[in-house]
Amino acid sequence: MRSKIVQDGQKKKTSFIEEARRRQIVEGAISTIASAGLSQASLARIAQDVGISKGVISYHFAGKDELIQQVINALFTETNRFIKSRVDQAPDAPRRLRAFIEASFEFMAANRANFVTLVDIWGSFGSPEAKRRFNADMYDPCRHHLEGILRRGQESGDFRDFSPATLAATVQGAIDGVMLQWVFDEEAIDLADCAAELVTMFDLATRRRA
Amino acid sequence: MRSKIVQDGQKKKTSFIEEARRRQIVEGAISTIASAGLSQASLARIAQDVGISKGVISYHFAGKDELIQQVINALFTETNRFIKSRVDQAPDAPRRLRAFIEASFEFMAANRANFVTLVDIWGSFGSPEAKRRFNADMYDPCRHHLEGILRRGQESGDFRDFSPATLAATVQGAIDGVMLQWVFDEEAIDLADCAAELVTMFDLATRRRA
DNA sequence: TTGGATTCTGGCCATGCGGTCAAAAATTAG
DNA sequence: CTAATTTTTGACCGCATGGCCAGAATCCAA
Repeated sequence: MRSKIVQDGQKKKTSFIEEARRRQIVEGAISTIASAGLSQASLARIAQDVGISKGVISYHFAGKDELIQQVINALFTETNRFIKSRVDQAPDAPRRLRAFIEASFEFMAANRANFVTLVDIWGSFGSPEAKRRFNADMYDPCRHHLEGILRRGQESGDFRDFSPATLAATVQGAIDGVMLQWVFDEEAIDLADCAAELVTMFDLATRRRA
Repeated sequence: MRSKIVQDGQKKKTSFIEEARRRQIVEGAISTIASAGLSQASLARIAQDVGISKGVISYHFAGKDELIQQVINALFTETNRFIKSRVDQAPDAPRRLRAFIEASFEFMAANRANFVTLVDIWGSFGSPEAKRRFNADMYDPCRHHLEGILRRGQESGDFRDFSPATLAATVQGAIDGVMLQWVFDEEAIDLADCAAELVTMFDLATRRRA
């Protein structure tokens, strides 16, 4: 797998094909989990869907745990990068908050399998310790991003006085909660309507009172 | 298990001890899932935690599927009954909405294991069909309850004009999303603060504009 | 071309699972 | 007390899983 002599070869520790395979397997895993559920997504099933032998997964990943971890990383980094790019284009705090919410829902609508998979994985952290780790590694950065937007909006005088941490958790929660219902049944929830409702609601809730 | 001659004995189809055992096993399952995760909650583990033999579960339940279904039923009926009792005490729509939100968080704080278990089970519905069934059986009634509150508030003139279905999904989503983060790490989220924030936010968002 | 390193295959294994069962224990009825 | 019935036990089964590995195939530099 890795070179034996050139063990610390600067930046090129992994070959091109290595990274391509890992990406392929991670994307295949997301697809399989989304359509069949995590409980049915055995290594054999994932390998079959991708069209490779089961051993390839074991060869490129330390185990199923690492594969799932990479899936989580892929889901979060993709989503966050998209949201961040939209937020950064907005000129002031109120519009950055609005961009955050709208980008979240736009990305959801375009990548439903990612969120079906995410919800499946949510329930797979056995120990309380594993749950805390997931929260610290994946969720906290999102909340911090939001918190920064809110805090700067207060400093600029656009937002009223509130606890940025609490409101960040509330915004994140509202987005995720609507997303959850949409994952269960996409026809039961109108994403665009909910997004618009959340945008106006949080605008009302954050703007400085006259 | 059941009487053989008195097969249609009016209302008493299940004995007293039968129901007691079922309740005991369901509660044990909730506790085991909350502390170890659904993936580790085998029938053997649950039986061990309860202090009975594995076969007893198979004797009182058709299989693990039925047990999990009963767990879900227990979680939702308990929660909904509490919320409904609080909502029914409120005199008008705005206060009923407030009671709904506050009761949700009050029940959460007092029954954390229930919600840890619920989140674990959320991800266990493999097929899209199973997800839809769960949504229709468990989630829709909650949304309908909320929708009724909102609609009556519009009819009475307390609330502005909005889509009751969309706003019901939004309220439910906001509650569940905050709950989710709290399940991952209870110290990262201040439930009381979030509840207060949601109450004032949805009050602002629903009240009729002057 | 050649030889070593990398990547892939398909079968194998130990483990733990849900479920079943005959027999033992406990409970209830007569 | 005794017999019938319900309930519990612990061992057992078939099965699917994640992980492993020897050898085949492929790639790549010399």
